[in-house]
Order: sequence, then structure tokens, then C-alpha cells
Amino acid sequence: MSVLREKILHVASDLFQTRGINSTGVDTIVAVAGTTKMTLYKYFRSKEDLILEVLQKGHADFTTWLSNNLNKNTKKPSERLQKLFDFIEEWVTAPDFRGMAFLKASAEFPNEENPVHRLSAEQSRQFRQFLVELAADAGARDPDSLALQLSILIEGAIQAEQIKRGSGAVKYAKKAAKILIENSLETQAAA
Amino acid sequence: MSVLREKILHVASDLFQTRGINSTGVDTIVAVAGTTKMTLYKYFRSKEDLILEVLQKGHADFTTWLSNNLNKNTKKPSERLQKLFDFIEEWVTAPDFRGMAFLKASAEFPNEENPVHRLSAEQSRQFRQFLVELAADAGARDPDSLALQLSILIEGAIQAEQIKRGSGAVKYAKKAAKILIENSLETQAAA
DNA sequence: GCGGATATATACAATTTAGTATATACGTAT
DNA sequence: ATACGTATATACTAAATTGTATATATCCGC
Repeated sequence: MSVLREKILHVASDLFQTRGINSTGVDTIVAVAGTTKMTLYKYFRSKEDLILEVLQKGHADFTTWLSNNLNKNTKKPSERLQKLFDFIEEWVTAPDFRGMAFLKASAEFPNEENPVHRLSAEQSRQFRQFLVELAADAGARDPDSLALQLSILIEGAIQAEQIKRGSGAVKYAKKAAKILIENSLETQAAA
Repeated sequence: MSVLREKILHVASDLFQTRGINSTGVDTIVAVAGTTKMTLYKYFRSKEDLILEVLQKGHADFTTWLSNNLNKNTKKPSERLQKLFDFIEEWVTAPDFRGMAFLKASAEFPNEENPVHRLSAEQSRQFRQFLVELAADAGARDPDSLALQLSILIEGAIQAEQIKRGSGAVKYAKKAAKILIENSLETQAAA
């Protein structure tokens, strides 16, 4: 039943990432997915609904993948913060990496009232919150501050990689993150 | 003569930033600019040409503004690197700030062969080169590395501000930059 | 004041867009 | 086998897209 639904989601996600959301018509999506518009609108109320679901699935997949990897490969909470950028780098350098969906989506829908933009902003907030908990568990002096800085580094590096594949930005972001993390853990007593 | 041309450029720039490039039709542009399509196509060969010119003008204005401010308000080259984020913050917190044009444009045109994407990538590269020279003049240990890190911080913070106005990301990016800059200047002998 | 070039406005063409109404094939229960 | 409900395919609508052909106003030298 829902195999076509999954297929549509997958194809739409791929096309949105490679061609842009607004530049991808529903006709193209159904053609590539090997189905018809009638079926698409059976499963999704509108194109906007499809966009929102694609974003949600993408974000869920990413956060699940990341936290699973962090939990599997580390023992102490403090390790997780150190390993974070290793997995980000692994994710970015994977051959099927196409960018961070909510970053692109927010650029295509700049109006803050727009549902797609709102979801993007919410996902960005959730990701930052995830980093706050990571920083807090690791014993950072100011978890909010460190988490926001790390999120800026991650999103900035991914942005750079979206503009030019193979820019190596993540490697430099990783070095910067190491310095910031050490700085936040070392100077517990200071300030 | 060219007052209408300037007007079209200005209006297009504003609409592209507030509504997105692909979501803004030429009809809307000429309506807001108070002219007609015939005039627009007199001055610009195609919509893509208009987009490219808007991007070029935006980038030129930004870099001119930034380097002028840096030159005026600093004496020693090492000061410039410190003041950099002050001006970035001033730029971002200005009420008419609408985001960094080439970041959004590259998201709307993800295909690396696309002329708009290529120009965006080129502008990103130029900005990074500008930072490299700044870092070199300031006597950074590894100017390329520091410049790339700073560009990641700047573009990441701006990205955060595009998703959510008033996120205060630049303030945190500034703190991070300070740490990275100090680190790069202090440890001249190391490594 | 008049003729000619230039800029502007109106109207249009061809495609593409999201979304839908209708018709047809198909699988299942009896 | 047959009747029924569901999924799919075709065809269509209405609006919006970029770009252009034609008509009209405006401004200049003389």
C-alpha cells in the first residue's frame, strides 16, 4: 500500500535537494517515482504537505543516525562532544550527501510566517537543543553558549560544503570546535 | 535613463531576499518598480541576467561597506581582525538586513553547473580570500586555516539569523572568533 | 511647430504550474 | 463468475511563468 508513498517521499527528497524545492514540479516527482499525480494527491494533501513531510523525515533520519552513532561509539558523556564532529564529517563526506535540508528550505521560503520556514526554524532549534544537552552532559561551563557556537560551526561548514563540494570546511570546523570545547571545559572556574 | 534600471535592480534585490528568487516573478518586479516588462527586458537579457546582476551588486556593496569600515576605524592590521565581527554584527542587526544573498541563492540553485550557483560560489570564495588577507596581515600562524574558520563562523551565524531573526547568533560567533583569533596569534611558535 | 528616433504600454504566445474530474483497470469477497 | 470498492491513468482547468510583437506616447534637433 504505502510503498508508493515511501517512493514518492524518497524521490521528492532527492529532487528537492538536487534541483531545489520550487524548481521541482509535482509532475517531475511523479514521473521519476513512476506514478501519477492522482496517487500523489491521494497520499499528500498538497505540495506543501509533501515538502513538510520530506523535511520531517529527513530531520528524523539525521538525528536518529547521529544520536545512535554517538551512543554506540562512546562511553563517557564527555567523549560524545569530542566525537560529534567526526560523525558530522562522516555524514558530509558521504557520497550521497546533498546538504542539510532545513537550511536550504529556509532559504527558499524566507518568510518567517511560511509553514516550511517555520518547520525549518523548529528543526534548527531542536538540533541546537540536542547540542545543549550534549554540552551539559559533557560538563561545559556554559552549555547554551557552547552549543550555539557548535551549531554555528556545523551549519556554517555544511553551508560551505553545499556551495562547493569538497571544500573541506568540516575539517576546519572540527579544529575550531576542538579549541572551543577545550576552552569551555578547561576554564570551569574562570569568569 | 538608467534610473529605472537602478530601481529594477533595487526592487528585485528586495523581493528576492524577502520572498525568494524563484518565487518572485518578473511581473511582480516590474509592478513594484512601477514599470513594465518591456523596460526590464530592455535592460536585462533575461531573468537569470537580472539575478546575476543583483547578486553582483549586493556583493560589491557589502564588501565595499565592510572594507571601508575596517580601513576607517582601525590603524594597525591586527586590529582589523578583531573589529571584523563588530561590523558583521552591525550589518546583521541593521533593521534592513535580509540575509546574505549568495547563501540563499546557492540554496535555490543547488546545481553546481548553474550560473547563479557558480557566481554564489565565486563570491563565497572571494569573501574567504578577503579574510585570508586580513588574517595574514594580522600575523596569524596559519592564515588560510583561520580565515576558513572565521568564514564558517560568519556564514553560520548569518544562516542562523536568516532562519530566525534576533537569534543573537552573531554575538556567540564573535566570542568564538575571539578565542580562535587569540589561539592563532598566541601560538606562533607552536606546531 | 514638425519629423524621426526612442522609450513605454498593451496585448499576446507558449509553457509550466498545482490541483481535479472522469474514466478504467484490478483485486477481493461472496 | 460476478459485483463492488479501490487504485491508477487520462484528460482537463485555471492561473502563473518567461519572453515578445505590436501599438502608442514622449522627447529631441531643426
